[in-house]
Amino acid sequence: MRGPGRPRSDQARDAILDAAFQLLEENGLERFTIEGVAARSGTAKTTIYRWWPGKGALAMEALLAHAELTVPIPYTASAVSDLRTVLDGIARSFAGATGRVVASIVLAGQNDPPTLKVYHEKVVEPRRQRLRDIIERGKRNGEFRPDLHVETLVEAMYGALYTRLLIRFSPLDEPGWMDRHINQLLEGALPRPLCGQAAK
Amino acid sequence: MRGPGRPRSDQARDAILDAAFQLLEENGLERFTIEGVAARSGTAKTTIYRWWPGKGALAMEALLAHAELTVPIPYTASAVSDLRTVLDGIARSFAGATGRVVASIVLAGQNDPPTLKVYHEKVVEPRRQRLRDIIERGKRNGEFRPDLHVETLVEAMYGALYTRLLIRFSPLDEPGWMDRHINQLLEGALPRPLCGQAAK
Amino acid sequence: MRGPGRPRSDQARDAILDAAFQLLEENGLERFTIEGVAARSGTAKTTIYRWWPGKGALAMEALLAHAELTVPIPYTASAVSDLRTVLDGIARSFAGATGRVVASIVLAGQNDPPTLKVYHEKVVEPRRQRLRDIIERGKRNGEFRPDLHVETLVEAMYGALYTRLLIRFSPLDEPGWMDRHINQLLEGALPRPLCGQAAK
Amino acid sequence: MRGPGRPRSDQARDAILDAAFQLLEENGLERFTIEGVAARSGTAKTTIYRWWPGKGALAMEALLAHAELTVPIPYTASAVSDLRTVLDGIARSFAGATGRVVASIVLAGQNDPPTLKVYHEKVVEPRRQRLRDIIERGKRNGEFRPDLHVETLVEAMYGALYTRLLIRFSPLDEPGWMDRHINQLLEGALPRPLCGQAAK
DNA sequence: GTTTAATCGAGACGGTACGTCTTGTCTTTTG
DNA sequence: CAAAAGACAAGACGTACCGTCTCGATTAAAC
Repeated sequence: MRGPGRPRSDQARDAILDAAFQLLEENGLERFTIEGVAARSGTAKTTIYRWWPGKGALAMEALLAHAELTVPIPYTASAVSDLRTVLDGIARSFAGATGRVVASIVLAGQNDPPTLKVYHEKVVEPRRQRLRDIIERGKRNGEFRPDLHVETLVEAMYGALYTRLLIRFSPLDEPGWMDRHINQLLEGALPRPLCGQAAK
Repeated sequence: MRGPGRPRSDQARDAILDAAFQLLEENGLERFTIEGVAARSGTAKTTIYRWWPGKGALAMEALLAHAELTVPIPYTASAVSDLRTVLDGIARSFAGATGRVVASIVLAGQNDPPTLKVYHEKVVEPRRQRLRDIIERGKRNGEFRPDLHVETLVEAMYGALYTRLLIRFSPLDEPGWMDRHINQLLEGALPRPLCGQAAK
Repeated sequence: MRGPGRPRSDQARDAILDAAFQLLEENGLERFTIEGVAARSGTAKTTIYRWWPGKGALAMEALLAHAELTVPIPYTASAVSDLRTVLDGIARSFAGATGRVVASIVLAGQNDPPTLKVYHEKVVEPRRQRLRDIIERGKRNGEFRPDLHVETLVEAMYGALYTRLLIRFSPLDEPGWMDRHINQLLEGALPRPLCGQAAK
Repeated sequence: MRGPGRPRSDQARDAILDAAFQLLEENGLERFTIEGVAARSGTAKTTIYRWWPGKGALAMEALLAHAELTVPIPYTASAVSDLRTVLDGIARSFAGATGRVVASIVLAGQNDPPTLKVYHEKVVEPRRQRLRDIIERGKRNGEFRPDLHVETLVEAMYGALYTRLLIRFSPLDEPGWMDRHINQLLEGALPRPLCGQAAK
């Protein structure tokens, strides 16, 4: 049962989100304009403003609708190996068009708290939860030490990804960097005692 | 020796940079406009365009001119302690007005590579170098293991800072977080062998 | 006999015309919108467009439906006196809300010939005819000279009314102006011969 | 001496007024848009809005700048003949493109009092004054009766012109109508006494 | 009674123009 | 020369209406 009135056109909605995502990829959010989206999508500006409060929200939804944000959840005997799989997947997606769009949106969120909030709820939090689950599993099966602070590890892992994406310390597709990063997070920086063993 | 004609007014330059920094603090870079800077500084738009190529560059220079980016370099017997001092200082500055401006600059840099490049050269690289120096010292005096990959540790440490600044996983002024973060980077995540040792 | 189907709702029709007339009075035709009429009347835009081709036609019909265009036709022994009665009545109605609406309609008609045509047929011509009848009577009973050109006199009489309404040479409610105007139309501008006579 | 700053471009001003007048002739004021003027004149909308408060004012000034509103002032021995000359000139100009523009503007003035006020000051009043002068001359040299109410005669004469322009009782170029109109205004409608004479 | 058909409300749609704001350039006077 | 003032072309902003187009619900005549 729907209320009265012409129903919303999914065709228009899709055309808008497609056009928006394309334009985000091409120009970044800086030069992303509602007029541009209207022109490319063949819809009216009114229709866009009817459904989205501004460019931030539209870009956000375009990202969520299109980006391959759903990395498959691995589940093997080794939590460490699963961590690698997940983080590699994210690194690969960040290295491409999606990454540019994510960067635009995250940074736009600096002056648009609601947009950043949505990004948190829809993207960041689910992914963090996935990592948390894997790490907790690793703790339970003895791969990680039992007093490990999960949240901090998650933050350190994602931190490197987002920093490479946004600050561009180094390229996201540098070969082997993610392995090295993970290894060092696991091993730590302190000297190992004599009886110790090395990881990797 | 200068050629003939009216010399560049340092007064105008300062007024512009002051106004720019204020406006960045107040509104973020999204609503930062050259016109606004001209209006508040009491200068003409022309004067701004004569000396800066665009809003990114102006914002960048305003940041460099004002921000307390020069955290004092500590030098004690303990490299670990010096690391804490430096990173705490950065966290504090990121938590305030400077943080908002830095976020703006990074945002601007996404579509303005030269700006991001300047930020790297003038801000990021010097700070990283400082961390590198401290860590190398720690390696030499046995505080860190000898095969530690310095660059990766630097990246992990800054990563958390920038991620809290930009993605806002958690607040930058959460008490104790930086200590916990550093500790875990140092200790790693793997289980410690029975012959055990302490960190912290 | 009507075909099948729901019959037209007179309630909707009346609500539309009422709302239209109110909005014309309040805002003039410049700011008269179909959407406004729909909103105030509580009907759907569709319903309006089903029955009227555009705002001109709707405004026209709203005027015809509401305006007190039916000044009573006087019939006394004196044609001159009857003329005064009729013209005074029109002046009074032009000076009020009806006048504003009439002005709007004439404006709309400039770019909408059919609307102006309807106005002629429904409003202008009947009133002119009434004047013509009175003047012809005056010619027959000797109040006016026998070679008087009736049409020209009618035009001169209405001309002053419409001009005051539209061009606002002077206010329509200036006391005594209509009497003075009629008198001078009757007496003419040429000098009277010595054997003199009176007209008021 | 002018203050600092780039001076107003007369080229832009002229281009705007030219384009505006053309568009008024072509479409009438109803479909007259600022965007259209900007497009045809090759100027920016901003430039138009900088100098004119709205379409009414722009149309007004375009009319004043272009229309041949300056009928030459005749001065012969016969005031009646001069009246004919002036009124014929206005009728001719009203019958052409200028007339359409005048109609648009006058009617637009219904909801834009300032525009109508300017029209009064710049067009209506000077022309009325010219007629007044001629009529006063006619009174002095005995062509008109000494107690003639000048203002009323002026109003009656212009009334017919504007009414034909706006209400379109009859076409403005109907042969002989203006002569007939003038004659009847002069002669009046009352029967002539026996000793009388006929005009024309 | 059930079709059948035209009505009504609601409201989304592609558009046009609005009047404002900002960009980056250009042109002038003043110091 | 540089600085101030400010006009200029360009173009996006977000809003208001336009006239068209589905919808679901109503209402009568025709079957």
